[in-house]
Formats: sequence, structure tokens, C-alpha cells
Amino acid sequence: MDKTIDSIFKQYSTASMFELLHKKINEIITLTDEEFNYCRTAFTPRKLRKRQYLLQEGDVGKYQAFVEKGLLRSYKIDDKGVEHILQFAPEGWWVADLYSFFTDEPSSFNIEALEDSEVLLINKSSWDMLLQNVPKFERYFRVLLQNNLVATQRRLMGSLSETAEEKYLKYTQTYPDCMQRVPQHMIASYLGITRETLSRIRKQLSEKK
Amino acid sequence: MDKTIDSIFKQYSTASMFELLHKKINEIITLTDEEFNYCRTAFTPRKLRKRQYLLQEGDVGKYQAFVEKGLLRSYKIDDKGVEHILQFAPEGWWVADLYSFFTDEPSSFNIEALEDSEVLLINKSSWDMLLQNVPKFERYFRVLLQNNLVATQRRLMGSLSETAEEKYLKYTQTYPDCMQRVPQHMIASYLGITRETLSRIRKQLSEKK
DNA sequence: AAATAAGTGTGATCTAGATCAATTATTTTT
DNA sequence: AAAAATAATTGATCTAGATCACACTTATTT
Repeated sequence: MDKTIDSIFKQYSTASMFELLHKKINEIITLTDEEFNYCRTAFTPRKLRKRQYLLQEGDVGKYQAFVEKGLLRSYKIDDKGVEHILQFAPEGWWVADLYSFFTDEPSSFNIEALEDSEVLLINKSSWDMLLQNVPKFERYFRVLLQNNLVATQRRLMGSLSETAEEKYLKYTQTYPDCMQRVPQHMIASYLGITRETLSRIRKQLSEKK
Repeated sequence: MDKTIDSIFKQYSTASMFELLHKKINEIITLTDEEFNYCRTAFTPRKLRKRQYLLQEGDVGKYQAFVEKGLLRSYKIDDKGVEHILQFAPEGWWVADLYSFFTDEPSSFNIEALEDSEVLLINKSSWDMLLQNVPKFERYFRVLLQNNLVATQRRLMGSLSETAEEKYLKYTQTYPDCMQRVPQHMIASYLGITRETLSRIRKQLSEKK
């Protein structure tokens, strides 16, 4: 049947895989078809199953990953064995250990798929080539980094000044979509509080209103 | 006397003011003389006296500032009236409220000179022109932002996982120079602890060793 | 050289959130 | 559909660091 053939085609077509990346890039810079076609060659698609690691502590973070589908997280385990989540990365976001990527030092982060996911990977030499051959990408990444820095500074200031409840409320407002997709104890870990405290806060809030 | 004339000359000469900026830019990108001369025109030098504000909460952060001499801080005051320092900026560093600078929204930060200082200011339209006329600067700022993001992510993860003492020790190792120049209670505020706690930690450390 | 302001040190007390310990859902696997 | 693994809730207790309240030092101003 046509339907089957079509879905097989879709499964193997890389055309569809680059849709979101294309859209996202276009929001910041304007590329010619030729430039975008070159850009495609710089990336390798990869599928990840739920719980699969893209990067494990101790390895070098050889890739920056653009998330086409699914949801990943990057996190670190401290000396006491506690997990701290740096980032959730749903569709349209980038994840990587930038430090490890740029320095080739072993990473102290883990990056893991929280859902079955599809990512586009770019390694250091492809990335260097991309910037060299399409200098507009300097601007694209500059803008991404700018936004990311502003958001991270905000989160830092919040972590220094807000109560656990304030952090939670701000989080639910800022990332309402992630709420459904991420288990509670990971939200707690992202916020820098314990699962128990988050559970109590949610109870209080539901009673209050 | 020659000496007097010379020092008057130096005081008004802008040549010397751009030395550090030039050096810093050269560490990341290579500019022709022509390009750097254009770059100069984009900046306005300004002297700040100790305690003078470069930006006050509520105003729009119209400039990014490169510090040629002296030391500034950017900080925010929370709902309870407590100060939280985002950044110390000694010679060779940039300070700004990036969010306010890029969006034209009123800033929630204060930026203040902690010593008599000299800064080079660049406003939004000069900055846009600079990037347009010397696209290499996209790369320069991309690299700056990259490094800044990595450092801020580190600080965030630290603020979630380290004890007050660990934060202090890490700080003294990472910025030994700032220790002499910044009053203790501001270091506490940067670390997200109270002056009292920092004072006790320092006492303990001095007794221990 | 007073006078004023800014910064530091120390004790006594308090508290938000952590830790410990079970219990009860909810998913996932077989 | 049962067993196993993962998550979430709830109570009891503990603690790092905050808060409050002064005394003491060191810089700035006048």
C-alpha cells in the first residue's frame, strides 16, 4: 500500500529531519539554499532511545546536538552523589558540554535522552568548517549564546535570591511544557531542592488555592 | 616642564586608552590597522569615580562597557532588599546588562565603579555598525559569550552543590587578584552567603591551618 | 584631629529546607 | 496479571547558614 511505502520513505528520509533546524536557523539568519545544503552535510542524524546516553562523564563531548524530536537532559553528579540538572533540551534546542567540546577535556556532565529522541550531531571539525565556509553562522551561534547566557544569569540570580516555592512557580511559568514531560524529582534537581521539599510545596500550593 | 606637558598629553590622549582593548581583541581575532581604527570610532571613553554608577536599576542599559582601568561590579537588589552580585569586572573585562542592552527594556541591575575607573562605552547602534562593517567581530563576541556562558554554568552548578566554605575556597583560587581589591561583604554577596557566615568561615580556615 | 561612614567580628537564636525512614502510587518488564 | 523497578507522598528530626544585636576597626570627610 501507498501508505506503507510512504511511511518507510519518511523514516529514512533525512529531508524531514532537518526541518526544525532549518526553521530555527531562519529565525536568526538568512541562508541561501546552497548554504543550507552545505550545512546539512555537517550534521549526522542519530536516534536515541529513552535512557540512552549521548555523553557520559569522563568521555570527551565530541558533539553539539540539535534536538529534532524528543527530550534530553544534561546533568552532573556532585561529590556527595547528588544529581544536578543543568538543562532540559526539548525539540529545537541545543545540548552539549561546551567546555569539553571546545577544549577536548573529559566532560563532567552526562547527557541522556528522557524520551525516544532524534538529534543532529555536529563534531568539532565540521563545526569549524561550517563557520569557515558560512561565516553567517558566527552570528547565529553568537545570538544563541547571548540568549543562553542571559537565561543562565537569570537562573543564577534566582538561585541566590528566591525561596524554593518562588523557584518552582517561576519554573512552571517559564517552562509550562516541560512540566508534563519531566518527572517531578528531576524538576526538583533542576531547581536545586530535594524531591521531598518539592512534593511538600506542591501540596501546599494545591491546598492554598 | 616636559614632564607636565607629557602627563597632560597622556591624560587626554585616547591612544593609550585603547591599548588593552586592542590587546584583548588580538587574542581572539586578527584585525588590520584600518579595521581597528574604525573600531576605535565606535567607542566613547569615560572616566568613573569610585562609587559612581554606570547604570542604575530602572534605566535602560544603553552601553556595553570594556574596562580599561579600575574595577566595576554589576548587581541586583532582590525583593527583600538584599544585594546579589552578578559580576566583578576588572581591567580587560566587559560589563553590561545584556538583556536590557539588546531589548531596550529597563534594567534590573546596577553597575557601579568600585575604584576610580576608565571604561570604553559602545552603544547599540555603534555596536550594530561595528558588526556590520567588521564581521570578524561576530566571532570575537561569540567567543567571549562562549567563555562567559561556560563560566556562568559552572558557577550555577557550584551554587547548587557546594557548601559555603567550598564556594569561598573555589573563589579565592579562581580570582585571587580580586580578593585584595574587593571588600569582604561583597565577596559574600557574590557567593550567595551572608557577611557573617563568610567572616566565620575565614576564622575557621585561619585556625585550621 | 574630630566626626562620620563603611567594613569586620562574634555571640545568641531561629528557620527553611535537608536528611532519614517508611508507605503508597505508578510505570515498566516479564 | 504478577513482579520488579521507579516515583511520589508524608512524618519526624536535624543542621547549615540566616537573622538579630552589638562591639570593634579602618577609611573618608570636613
